[in-house]
Amino acid sequence: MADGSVKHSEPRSGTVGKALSVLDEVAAFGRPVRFGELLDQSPYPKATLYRLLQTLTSEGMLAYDAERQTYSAGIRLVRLAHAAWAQASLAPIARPHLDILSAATGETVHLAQLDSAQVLYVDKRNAKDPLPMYSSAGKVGPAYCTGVGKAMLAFLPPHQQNAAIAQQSFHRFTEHTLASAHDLVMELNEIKQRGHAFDREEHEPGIICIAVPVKTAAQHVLGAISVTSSIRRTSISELETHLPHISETAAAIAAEAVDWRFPDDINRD
Amino acid sequence: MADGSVKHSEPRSGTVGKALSVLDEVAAFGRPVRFGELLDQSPYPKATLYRLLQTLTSEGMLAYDAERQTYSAGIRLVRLAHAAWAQASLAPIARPHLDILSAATGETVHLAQLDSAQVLYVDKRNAKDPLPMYSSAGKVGPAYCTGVGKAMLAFLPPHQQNAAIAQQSFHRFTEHTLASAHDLVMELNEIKQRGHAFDREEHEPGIICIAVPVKTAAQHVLGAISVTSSIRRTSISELETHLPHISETAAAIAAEAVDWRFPDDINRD
DNA sequence: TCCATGAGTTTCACATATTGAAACTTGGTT
DNA sequence: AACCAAGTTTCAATATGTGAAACTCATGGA
Repeated sequence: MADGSVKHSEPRSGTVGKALSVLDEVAAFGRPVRFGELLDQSPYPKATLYRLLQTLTSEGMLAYDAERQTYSAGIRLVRLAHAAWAQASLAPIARPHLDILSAATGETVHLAQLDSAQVLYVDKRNAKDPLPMYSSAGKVGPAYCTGVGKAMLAFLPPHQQNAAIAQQSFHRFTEHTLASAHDLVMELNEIKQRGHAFDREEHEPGIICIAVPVKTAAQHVLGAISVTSSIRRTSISELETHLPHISETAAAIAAEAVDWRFPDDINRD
Repeated sequence: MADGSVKHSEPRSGTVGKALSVLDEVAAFGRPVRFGELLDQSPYPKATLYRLLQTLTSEGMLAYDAERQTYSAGIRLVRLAHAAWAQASLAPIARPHLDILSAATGETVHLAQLDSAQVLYVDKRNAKDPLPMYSSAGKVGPAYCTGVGKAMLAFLPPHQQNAAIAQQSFHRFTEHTLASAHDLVMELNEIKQRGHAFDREEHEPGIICIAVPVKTAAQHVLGAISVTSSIRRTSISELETHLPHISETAAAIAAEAVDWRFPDDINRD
């Protein structure tokens, strides 16, 4: 994972913030992890980290295996996971639409949402003939150099957009990466005009995509969807032929999301 | 939802515990919820609840809709959800096995894990001809009067078993509910001998099931699976004919879980 | 118009939970 | 037996959190 996105968690103020950052670290390991490993990553002193882990464990957010002395995600987090999934993720709503889009295009399809100023992939459909690539459901990626990321940033209200841009880290992944706030802003303006975004090998060499925001009638950005492929198989202009279908899909997802989650948002301005 | 399981969250000591309990409450609503609604449920004074919500919101665990003044699960929780799901849930491992069992029996199949002293349904397959019933993936239910619950409790090491029994609330859902710790202990002993548990309309009238624990060679209880039906369609003894298949399924899930998550647990004692 | 109401937010003196350096325990190694 | 690393506990200092009450602001009667 060539990472140009997030620094390793800095200390936070409140106790709650610290505890949550520890939770993140444990979750990020993706496997049972020892105290020492966490300590290395952690900005907190030994005793503090220790107590935070104890608290989280006794709260059921982490599970501690006494024999191995390892911490991992706890069952309470699984319970929250269901609720979060049903409430805050577009994935359950989008699923059937993505299936259709995926079948129609035969390419990889992504559904993403903004998490802080990063992109969280909440669902993915593989191409008929899958390509090796970084993204997968549950992973986060950079916003400034992915199709879905730029599609969402472009349609954010100015204040939020600025805040999000300020948090980007502008690592140059490829020679095409837009590696400065200035370049990004230019690009976002174009995207806003055009209505859709491209990724021209900005994150991974050879990988290109076309992306469209999922937004409500009131212009709230809920997420973005993209159709992704490889330059070895297709081109930007060819991907663009899918645009009507992608836009329809985004509109359908937005409409359903509004119906379910904001029943009277329909004509809000 | 006839609830005989959990009292509405009592105040906790640490700040972290309080914050997490608030998170639970918001998640439990399953929809955007107003401050006032939470305040009614909450054991915390207005100002405290308010600050906890602010903290959680600024941490991204909750999302606040300023126009509606509502809180809901945040995107950061979705990210954790993925990690938790992959790490702590048996569902991804069990999925193909449950598919097979479900197809073979034609009945409703549940996969559950223990969350505190309650049962968390982490996956479910509906019968060919689905029955209306309480459970569904992501929901919690009582342990003392469900097949999966009793199957897990029965095979817990004594200390944990006692702790879990002490936390049961013994609401009498039906005339068959085992509504005391004493009755439950007797039943658990039988189950431990027999190797599998039944639910004889103890939770919902007309609903019966047979359940088997998912446990490692080292006797760690990871979860339980059950095959559920209705007295109008079948009987306990008929359900019991599925036992070999259910046990095989449980064993297969346990074996895979051990391989993936505790690579050297295999012969631990 | 004006006051009453209630939801949501802020304040501030007080109480407490959190902090982290350092001491201690534990279990494995030489 | 002595050592070492990893994990756990202690304790006084203090940053954090607490919650009653005061405040703000929108709403809707009178």
